[in-house]
Amino acid sequence: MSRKTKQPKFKRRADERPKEVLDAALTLFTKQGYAKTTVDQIAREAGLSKGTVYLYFASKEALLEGLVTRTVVSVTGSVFDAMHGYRGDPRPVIARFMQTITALMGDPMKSAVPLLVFREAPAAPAIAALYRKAVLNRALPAITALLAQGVSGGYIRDIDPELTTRTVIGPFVAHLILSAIFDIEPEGGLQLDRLVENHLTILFAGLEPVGKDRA
Amino acid sequence: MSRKTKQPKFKRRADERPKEVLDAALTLFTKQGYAKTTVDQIAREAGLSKGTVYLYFASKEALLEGLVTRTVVSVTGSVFDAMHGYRGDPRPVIARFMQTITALMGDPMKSAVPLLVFREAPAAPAIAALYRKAVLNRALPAITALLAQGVSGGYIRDIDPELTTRTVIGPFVAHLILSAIFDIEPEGGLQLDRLVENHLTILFAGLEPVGKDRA
DNA sequence: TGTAAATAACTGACTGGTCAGTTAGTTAGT
DNA sequence: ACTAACTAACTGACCAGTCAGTTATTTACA
Repeated sequence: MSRKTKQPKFKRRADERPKEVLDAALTLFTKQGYAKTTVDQIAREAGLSKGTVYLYFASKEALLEGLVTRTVVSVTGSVFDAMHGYRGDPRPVIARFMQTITALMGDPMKSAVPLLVFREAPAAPAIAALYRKAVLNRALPAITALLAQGVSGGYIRDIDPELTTRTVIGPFVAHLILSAIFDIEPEGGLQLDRLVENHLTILFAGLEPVGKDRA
Repeated sequence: MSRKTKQPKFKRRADERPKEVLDAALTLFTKQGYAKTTVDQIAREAGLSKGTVYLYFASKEALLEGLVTRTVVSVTGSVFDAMHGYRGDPRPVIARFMQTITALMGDPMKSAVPLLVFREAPAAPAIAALYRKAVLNRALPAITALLAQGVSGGYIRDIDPELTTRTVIGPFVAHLILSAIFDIEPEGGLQLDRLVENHLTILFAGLEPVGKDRA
């Protein structure tokens, strides 16, 4: 009764599977959250059955960990390390750093991962620790050091380097949350370029050294 | 066999219950996340049985909604409305606004709610909408209007009011996330006062009008 | 002022459904 | 014919929400 034309039920493609599963997981986790996403949904999204997912990942949480690791590895080392030894006016370096940030934020597939980590951190401390270690504990001290050096070199005003870190990156965090979580965007779209430009104008003018700082 | 000394199994205290249940829910949701917290745990934490929780709240999600409403109501109207009609240098108003923010952030019971909303938003759009409507859609336009007025009055530099909103509030968002989610704090604790002071120094200097702005 | 009836507050066992993870068996490729 | 890749049916644990019954407190009446 059924046709004989062999439509194979599946293809064997062991190499591509993990990546495809992670992509599917990211899509669904982002849309519905981790808890509300079932492993079976992920499998369907990737065109597989649930059992196969478990051939490649030991558990549902391992999927989350895989996502974080994949993203984190691709960022590693790039920007931050250049900052540490730097001497001179920190502002050009900050400007370049922001370009990097916005390049990531512009790609929803990439910015989704940090958001996921925030959301699942309390329930999955191992993931939070992974992200903290691989990203935050590298980026924040790098910026702090850069600013401290700028202060002592007289390139910028005498501010607190550690707290100023929040002023540097905060607007991007806020922008990301407003748009990704609450769907609040400036008139005419995300405006990432203009956000950087506007923020840099204020930040750089605000960091301009005043008389007494050039002791 | 058992003692006759009547240790009553429970007290009837209908009035206090809802508040106590919400407090318990907030504690557990914050610690473990919404999904991983069971209604039975909440009941125990509040010293009740599960059934009683359902006398006061229709569902688990209603608990979340109750938390948001309770917090949102207490903030409503306070700061934002004063901003709208304001004429003059926006900086003192911004400074006062930040005092309000940090007062809230300093109380973990209060700052926990926005973080919760933000974590559960994708899975609970109704909650997100509630928060957006009651808080964000009031606060952000108020700040934007305040800044726009400052620009046109020549009190501050010619920046984009809508995007500058992110620069104003961003550092607090970042600070909150770093400390509450990743447990990253500046040396010597939360330092909220110093954060405000440091941020205001940079922000106000950065907003200082330049020659051409006084057209 | 005592006590019985009425009511409000609360308990805890149960149910129905969901879902992460397992495994016995099937299919594709070589 | 062999086996790596995959499927789909299954299991066991968990938990939101329900409800029949219990206990505390108030009310009514002697």
